[in-house]
Amino acid sequence: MTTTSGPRFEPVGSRFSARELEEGILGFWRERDVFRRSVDERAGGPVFSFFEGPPTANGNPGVHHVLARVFKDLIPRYKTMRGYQVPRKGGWDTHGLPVELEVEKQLGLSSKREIEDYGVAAFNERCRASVFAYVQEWERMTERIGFWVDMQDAYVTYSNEYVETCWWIFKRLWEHSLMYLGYRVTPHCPRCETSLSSHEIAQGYHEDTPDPSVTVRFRILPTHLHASAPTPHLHLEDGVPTSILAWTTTPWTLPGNTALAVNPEAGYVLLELDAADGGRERVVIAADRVQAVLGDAGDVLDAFRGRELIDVLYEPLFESTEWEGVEALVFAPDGRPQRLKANESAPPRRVVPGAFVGTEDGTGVVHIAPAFGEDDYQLGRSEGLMFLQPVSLSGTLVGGPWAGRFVKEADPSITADLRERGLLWSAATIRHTYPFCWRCDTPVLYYAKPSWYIRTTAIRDRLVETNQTIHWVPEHIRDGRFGEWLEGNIDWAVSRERYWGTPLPLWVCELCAHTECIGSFEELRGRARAGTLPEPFDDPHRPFIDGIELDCPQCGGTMRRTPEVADAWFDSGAMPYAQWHYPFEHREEFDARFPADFICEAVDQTRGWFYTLHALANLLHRTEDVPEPIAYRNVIVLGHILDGDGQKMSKSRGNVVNPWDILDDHGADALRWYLYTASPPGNSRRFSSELVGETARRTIATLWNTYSFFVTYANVAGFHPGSAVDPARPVEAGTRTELDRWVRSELHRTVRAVTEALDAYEPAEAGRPIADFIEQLSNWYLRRSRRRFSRPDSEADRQAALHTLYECLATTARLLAPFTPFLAEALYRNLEGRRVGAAESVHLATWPEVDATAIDEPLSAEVATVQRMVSLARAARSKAGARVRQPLATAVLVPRTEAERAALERLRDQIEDELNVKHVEVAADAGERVTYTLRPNLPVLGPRLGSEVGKVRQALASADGSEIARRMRSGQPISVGGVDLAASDILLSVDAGEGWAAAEDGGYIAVLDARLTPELEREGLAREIVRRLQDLRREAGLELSDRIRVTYTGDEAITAALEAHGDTVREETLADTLEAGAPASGATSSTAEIDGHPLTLALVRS
RNA sequence: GGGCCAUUAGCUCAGCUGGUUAGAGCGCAGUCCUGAUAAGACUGAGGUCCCUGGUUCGAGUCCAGGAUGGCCCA
Repeated sequence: MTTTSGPRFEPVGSRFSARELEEGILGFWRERDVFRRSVDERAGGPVFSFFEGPPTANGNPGVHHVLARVFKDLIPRYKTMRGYQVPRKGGWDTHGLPVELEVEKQLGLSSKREIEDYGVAAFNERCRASVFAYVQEWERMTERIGFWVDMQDAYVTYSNEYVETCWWIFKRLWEHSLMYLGYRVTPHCPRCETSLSSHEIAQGYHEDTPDPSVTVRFRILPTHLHASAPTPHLHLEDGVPTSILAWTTTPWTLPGNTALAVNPEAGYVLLELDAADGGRERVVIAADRVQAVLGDAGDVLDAFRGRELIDVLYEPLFESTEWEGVEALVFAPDGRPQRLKANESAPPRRVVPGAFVGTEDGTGVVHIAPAFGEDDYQLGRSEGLMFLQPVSLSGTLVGGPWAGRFVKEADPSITADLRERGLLWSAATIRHTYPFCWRCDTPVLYYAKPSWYIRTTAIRDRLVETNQTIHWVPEHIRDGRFGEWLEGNIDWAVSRERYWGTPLPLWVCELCAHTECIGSFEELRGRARAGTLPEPFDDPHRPFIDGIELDCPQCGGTMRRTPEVADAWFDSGAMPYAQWHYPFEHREEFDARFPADFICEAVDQTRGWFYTLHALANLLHRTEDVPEPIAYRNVIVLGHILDGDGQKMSKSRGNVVNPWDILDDHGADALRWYLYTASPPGNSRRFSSELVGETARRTIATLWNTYSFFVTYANVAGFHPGSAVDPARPVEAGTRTELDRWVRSELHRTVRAVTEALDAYEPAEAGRPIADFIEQLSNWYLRRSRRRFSRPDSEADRQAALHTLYECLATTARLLAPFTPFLAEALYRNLEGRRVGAAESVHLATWPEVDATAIDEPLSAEVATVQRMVSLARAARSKAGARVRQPLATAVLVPRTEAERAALERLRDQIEDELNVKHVEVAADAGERVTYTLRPNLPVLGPRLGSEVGKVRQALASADGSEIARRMRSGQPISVGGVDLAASDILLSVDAGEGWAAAEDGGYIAVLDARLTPELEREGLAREIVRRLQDLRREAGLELSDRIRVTYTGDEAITAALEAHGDTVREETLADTLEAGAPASGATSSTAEIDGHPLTLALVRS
């Protein structure tokens, strides 16, 4: 035995205070600079590259941020332990509309005009400050949850260097014709006065939005006035007013109407019916829509194809004088609407063909306003229509009687006006899904305007193809949500008519429209017209950049910067390059870390960061600027967090969980463990403080108890991990027990499973084996081994047990390090940290190696069988009403296979001890004590017999179980239902017979002999006395190792029990004497009755 | 309207390529254990595996259709 002076391990209370422990560990990490060292000390190892998807610190971090950050933390910690160097450069997303909105709110501004009156320079200054308003909260949270990321050296998307790299990217794209100016219809937020990208619009759909549903009469001009295509179908000669009916949900677009579209192949009809004024009127409508729109009213005068309506002219809904202020434009060949030439007149409103026109809803006629809507615009272009834009960028009507009114608010007035003038057919309200601005919740208008595009469609096939090389977790995202998004790729509208963002480095000549893209500050200096470059030029943002002019090399005119800034998603997608100011600086870092080995964000980034990263990498690979067409190799996609009732968390619902509450109640480890193990990362997860607490109690508290137990006895035994004779083999092979070998097998199976799961980026699958192991360690190994720690048969045995438990705990600590870094650190430092040459922190230590020689699969399976049988036998005991302290004579165990029988035989000692029975009999059948039921072994017989299985099943059910069981045992042939069967084709199950306590499950059976002999009773009594003495020891406040003297008074049964088992009682209770008699003075005593036998016990310390 | 995901015990979730009688934790009820003790063990109640068809000897699992919820897109 090793001599010792005081405890070698820091004593550990059985109570566990997460908060105290974690705050202590945080202090240690800070003091010893552990995070930085965990990166620096791996220098020279292979780099594992992690990209941080930058958050914006203009609000408090919430639970969903915690979710992302703990998952981001897990893999890098693991890879570090595997020997990789994992630099974790932080980052902040600082540009964009959300930031501007926050500032607008602070300043009480509500339009672009007010921002410009306030001053763009001052406004942007406020934005710059606002993005770090909550940075301390973020840092505090990040540290508290143990997310290791370098926030000192974080990239900031507004920095000059970051902006310059973005410019470089734009220039490379421009040079390869991957950027262009389009004039197209984009979703436009009238409040923010900017376009929204498709990934932004995606986030703002509202279900059940009420909108007007109006059907309008468009009065046809008399056919004889038709210049090109007089159609015989429209009988206007008799002067009956005739209209085409068209349907819309956006009355405010009607002033912009310049055409009606019909499907040329669909059938239309002309009907005559009574008019409201008492006369007659005629209407044109798709044949399929007659019933829905008119019901049975009207007589069909004629039917024809849509194509026969083409070029029919109709009156404008509104006279042009009512809409003065709106200029009629026409489409130029390049697709841009332009002014009429002096001698030109505007194209008349007419019917045009539109293949997209359906007859499932409305009237089968679509009102066309090229200023709004993608189809409308394209049709305007291809048909050479007039273009009217009666709506301003801020969403108010221009000209006309409702000038200045917001379009949605003007809808009722427009409808009322049409009704008054007899042009309204019907008006109602419908509910449908409509997009709203994801930030300010203003209804989005589809609006034709110039926009800069990145031609992602040019690389669509490559986007799809290279996506296949990315490892997605969960896998279905790859070909599902993300893959389909890529398949449907459209060009990226990247410009925003805003202020706080990366300015587009594009200069356009105001005379000849020649356009140049500037790729660096240096280049700009060289090209800037004298006197227009601010000195010093130290901020590339608006408004400073806006005044810089260039000389046009084509015509000598003045080139001015296009006023837009970049979509902030462009910034985040540029992060792999811009975080390094690549290619201007840090080429080595870039080369070493591109592409990322790992990124992790929530599923809402599918069309956000995941996309922009992928798109830009692919584009820059196309321009031969980067070596690989992907920006990340592995990605974990996280589901959303729901509240405890499965509802989405939102401020308006008031069900947002404050992460600090959970951290204070349960600690960071508990929170992390819950998030990792509750469900696979991609699932949306229910979340509440109670759920976190439950999960934590189960695993963390169990481990802590085990750890506390170990430390207590290791200190008593003077154990230290290097105490054996041969340090390389801490325990002689022969002194390890079966139980030791079993738990080591389980341990290393666990190491193997956890390693495999983490290598596959599956944290939930990695966590479960750890939890299972902790359960087995505590409730089987430790429980079965307690005696070896407290009162060992030999010192060698105690050392073997201590070494084994030590290895289990130390290894578990390492396995847990990426998951619960605080708890793991506490265990590691106390268990391993003080060994010579040990790393100071578990996070500087290495990942456990699988000891393949420790894994004994047969043994693991055998013990599983034992556990199953023991559980069954306990159930039988419970049925018999025999408590566990009462020894019983016999248990009969009947497993299902020969191998299992052998295992039970071999481990019989353990079972006898566990069950507290004198003799365990392992049997192939339970003889007369049971009756048999037979079932076919389906996995074997199914493939062989096919549909014959049913017959065999029936025959077995009615066969003589005992007889067949006998034949099976003796190996005789068996024929059932005309089929020859081997013993392995049949499964036996058994039911308890008379006089025995039995339990059965899945064909396994345990039978107990519950009859007591006087001897068994005496032994049971002795064990009761032991237990009461132990209680008394504790009551007396004795230490574990204190010795005692005991006196007792009791009846004959008590005396007899103590005479027979006195030695055992003394041993168990560390009693030097055990004598009948009255309590000594000062003794601690108790009087009780055991099974009707009165007993007084008293003890004093020796 | 389309896509992806989910739906298994009161709650949170497992359930591999189809195979015997569908599991765990928590909660509930009860019993036991006792120097790991503010722990622990066992038992019980609790399931139309969302529904309807189909394939198959056999479906929680595969196929089709549908329902509900979440997310995404039009």
